[in-house]
Amino acid sequence: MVRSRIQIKKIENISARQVTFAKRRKGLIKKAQELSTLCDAQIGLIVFSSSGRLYEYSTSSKRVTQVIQKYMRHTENSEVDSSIVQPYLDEDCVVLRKEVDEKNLELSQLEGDNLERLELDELTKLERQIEKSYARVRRTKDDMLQKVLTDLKKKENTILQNNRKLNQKIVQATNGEVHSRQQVAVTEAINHSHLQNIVSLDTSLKLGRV
Amino acid sequence: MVRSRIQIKKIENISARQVTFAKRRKGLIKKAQELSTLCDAQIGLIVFSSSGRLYEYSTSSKRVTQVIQKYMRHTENSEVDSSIVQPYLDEDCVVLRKEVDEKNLELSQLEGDNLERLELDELTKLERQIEKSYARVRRTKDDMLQKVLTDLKKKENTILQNNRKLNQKIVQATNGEVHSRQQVAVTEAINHSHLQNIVSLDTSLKLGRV
DNA sequence: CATCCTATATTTAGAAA
DNA sequence: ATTTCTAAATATAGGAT
Repeated sequence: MVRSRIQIKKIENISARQVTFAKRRKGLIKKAQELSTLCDAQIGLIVFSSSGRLYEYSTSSKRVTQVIQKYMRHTENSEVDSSIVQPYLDEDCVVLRKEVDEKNLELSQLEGDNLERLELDELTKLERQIEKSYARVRRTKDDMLQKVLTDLKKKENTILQNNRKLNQKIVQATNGEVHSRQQVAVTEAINHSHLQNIVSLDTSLKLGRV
Repeated sequence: MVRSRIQIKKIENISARQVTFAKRRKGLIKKAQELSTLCDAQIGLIVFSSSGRLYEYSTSSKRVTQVIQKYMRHTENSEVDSSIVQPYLDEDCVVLRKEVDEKNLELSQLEGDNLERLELDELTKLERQIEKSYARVRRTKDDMLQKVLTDLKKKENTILQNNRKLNQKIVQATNGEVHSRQQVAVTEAINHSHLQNIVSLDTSLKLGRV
């Protein structure tokens, strides 16, 4: 809540209660809608105001009734006898089938098919959308590449530093001996092969145009 | 919503969807409780997760059932007769549901969303596909424009020819009279106004970038 | 009643544990 | 699966209209 925190108990002032009821009822239904959309949930919501007025929200196209039916099925019929096949009245399947069809059309149009029946302005809209998609995909790819490269460079640095330290240790360990020069050479060789690996990893990313 | 604004559409990432579902379901129920307490409302809330799990909240001490009964009395609707209750055949829809899910994911990726989990080569493939789609849409649009323009030109020619013929007839009819020159001028004026129409028709197409 | 405003309270996405 | 954390997005109380 807001300018002052309120406690959750019955609002005694009637008009204030009505205002809050209207606002929060709206908010509640919005939240229900969002939840159902985001998470593909089926929701039935029934609200009676203190004066007895009814407000309802439901995912199912028709009425809360559908959700209620499902609820009944769920609770009363905890043991479902699936051998009793009754006519399939649930419109879920029909809706789903239609949905699949719609998605398919949409998909094919985004892929540049079935454009025949589109009007010019629809085509233009589609064109814009594809431009946006393209930008997003490119953006994502660029980000990903950037990250990979940064990581690799970091890794390279770390390894190079390690090598330097190792090198120093070797120099110290073989303190003043003639072999020290040979050791350094070996270390450099290792560094070199590491860099080769980085390069090959880089090219294995199979980049498109960047 | 938060660190990034989200759009209200199905969350494709399953685990993210589950987390969001749990959080928002909790939030929704809390809001329902608050509303009922603050405003003395009777509330029944039924939520089925996409996997079919049931969650409910009700003001009435026992079950949503009480609110449902009140709801039915209110709507005078005996639709919820448990004798009509159908067996739980959601399994029939499972395939369709899955299909819709897949289509949705594909769609959203073609629209440049949900790219997070894609590998680089998948992104590149997507990029190529979008390029192809774009080319097709552009091609279709160009063809359409071309056709419209060609048709218009053809029409223009036809009309011009007609006008010429009419003009000749007039010249013949008024054979040798002084008025003939005036008639020609009138005809030319008609031609001119026709060309104006073509131009205005052309610009009314509301072209995007071509 | 509904809707606007806006300072503050609450919710929540994303990441991590 | 839940829970914690936190910055940022939303919701909303109180007031005005």
